[in-house]
Amino acid sequence: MDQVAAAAGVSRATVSRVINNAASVAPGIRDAVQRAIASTGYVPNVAARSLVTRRSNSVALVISEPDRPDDHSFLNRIFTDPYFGRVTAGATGALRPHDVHLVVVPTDSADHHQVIRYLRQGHVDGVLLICSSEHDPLPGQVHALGIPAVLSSRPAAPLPVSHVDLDQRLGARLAAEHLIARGCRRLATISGPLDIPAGSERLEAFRTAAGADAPAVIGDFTRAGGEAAAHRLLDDHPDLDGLFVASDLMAEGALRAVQDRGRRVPDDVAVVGFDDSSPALECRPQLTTIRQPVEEMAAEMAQLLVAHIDEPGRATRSVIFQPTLVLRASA
Amino acid sequence: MDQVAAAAGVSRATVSRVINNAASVAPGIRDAVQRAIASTGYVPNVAARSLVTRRSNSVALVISEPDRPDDHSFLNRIFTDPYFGRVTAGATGALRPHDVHLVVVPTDSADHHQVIRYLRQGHVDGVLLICSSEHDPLPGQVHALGIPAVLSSRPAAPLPVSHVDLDQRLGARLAAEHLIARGCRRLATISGPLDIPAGSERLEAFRTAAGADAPAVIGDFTRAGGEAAAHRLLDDHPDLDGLFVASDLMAEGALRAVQDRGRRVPDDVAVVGFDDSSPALECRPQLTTIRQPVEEMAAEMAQLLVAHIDEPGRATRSVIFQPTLVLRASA
DNA sequence: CTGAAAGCGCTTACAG
DNA sequence: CTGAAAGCGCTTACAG
Repeated sequence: MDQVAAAAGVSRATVSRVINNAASVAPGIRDAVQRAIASTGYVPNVAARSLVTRRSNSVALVISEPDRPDDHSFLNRIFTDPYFGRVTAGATGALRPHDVHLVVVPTDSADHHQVIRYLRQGHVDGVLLICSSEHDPLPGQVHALGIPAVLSSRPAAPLPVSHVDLDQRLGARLAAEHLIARGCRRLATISGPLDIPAGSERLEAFRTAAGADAPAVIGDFTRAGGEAAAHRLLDDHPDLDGLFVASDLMAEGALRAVQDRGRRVPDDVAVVGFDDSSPALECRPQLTTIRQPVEEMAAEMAQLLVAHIDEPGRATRSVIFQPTLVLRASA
Repeated sequence: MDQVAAAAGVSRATVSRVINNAASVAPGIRDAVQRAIASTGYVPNVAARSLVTRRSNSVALVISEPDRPDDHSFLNRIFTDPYFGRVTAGATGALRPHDVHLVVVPTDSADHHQVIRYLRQGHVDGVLLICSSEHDPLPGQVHALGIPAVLSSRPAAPLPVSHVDLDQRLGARLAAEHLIARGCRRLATISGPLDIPAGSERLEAFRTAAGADAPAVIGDFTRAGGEAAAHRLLDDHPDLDGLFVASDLMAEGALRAVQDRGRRVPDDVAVVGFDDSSPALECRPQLTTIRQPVEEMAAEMAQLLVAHIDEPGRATRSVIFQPTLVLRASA
């Protein structure tokens, strides 16, 4: 930096001002400094800057799961799950124009303190938080830290934190109504884990529309889990003719189970998925599903986070997206 | 930090020493400082530390593609591709014990300079570099920067940079020999892009084993690309009975194409994939494939990078993994 | 084994 | 509009 200052014949303060394009620099001086920067190839040191600005220009995407039996497979599942992939893509894209980078931090309850430590060290200016359980204490802990955060769903305990969510109930209702409208009479569902809204609310709303006694098996949002759940359902209810599965990944497994039992989709059993992520197109038949604009939702989270970082006192906000029914071949 | 020093009745220097557990601190003092740290809940500021140590304790995973027609779909593809997911998982897992974090940086040739700038700013201590073209100038540029780097395949131009790679030729040979051994007589292949070893070498080695005139279509490592390529191949060579596809993702598409034409797998056409990633298990029939230990390879890259960061002059090294044939139902 | 002091490379009131 | 100076919060020779 001193080199640049010397080359341009100004002080370091002035160099700093043109780099951060502060309002008040004489055009002539500004040009001289810019030339000096170009010729020296100077790039400001980010640690020194962070030290005084208290900004890192990075945010964390924390993906928190309650327990993690095995480190290896946990990481594999997270980074291979199309849902998290879409979240990462959406957030990365929205952050790029702000020149802020994303650090993905997978965690489970056993190392929450690691994450807290990471955040307290000032590595990042804020955090996008995705929890797979309502009882996860992390949102509360992060909020207590006073670091800007945006959640991917409504917090269980009321917390003054912005969040982005999907109208889960509407999604499930759309699915149920479609199955009913196409003539299905014995509906059942494979839900997600019940300790998150994406599990409990989709199940409740489905039963509200399909009948309170509609059979349900709780899945785990994995393909294998969906397959097993479908077999269980078909064992107990061999005559079911309409199935709502709370994620496309599980629906892919369920489709397989139905077909392996020699039942045709959609003629014998109609299947509706949820998400509209890549597995929906990979299945045969392709999945009729409830579309969730995951990338846009993640982008919105990122935008909200940036806003909270830029304006600390900013009012908290909740943004709810509406799902839509996407008709394909499975129902 | 001053609080901690005051509470423990020592100087900041001593506090710093116990935090970085420098050898020489009297046990009694050490304990007192640790108690003081615990009671104050002190966490060192990472920017201040980086400024003096010149270490960020982060590394970048740069995924470079030659061109990117559309930002949105590029990010989506990257973060949704099982191969990159496995790389991320492997690297994250290996880095965690070293307490270093991973920043994923997707890029194309249009914003190489952004990446260079990012690296020069000192955001990270080193970079894991994955290029999808041999002609990508990024490895050379990164090396010129003098920042530690590890590549995911042998650099085209000889470059004194460590890299991890797979014995691509062996993999293709394994595939060809298996198809021949099971009785296939009219072999063909769907290769990857020819400007990377994973494309060109697999193709060459396949033809060495299967016959120099074995039909080949060049794919793009996407599912849709594999499907289209298989149709093309079957149009031109309706009698082929053995197909080697250079990635599982493409193989999944190819399987579909073969089956959509009413040909049975493996009876009419045997199909061998490459990677042994999740799509191999999702296909019906499940894929016989060439296993590539992607997570381990990424972990090795991470370990090499850490070693280079810790020991700047360290000799460069290339680590080659051996692929293996995994027998399942498709061939 | 420990402390006083310098210094890492920036930004930003404060004067002028 | 610009500069001199202080300061961000650490670490690390250098003495002792």
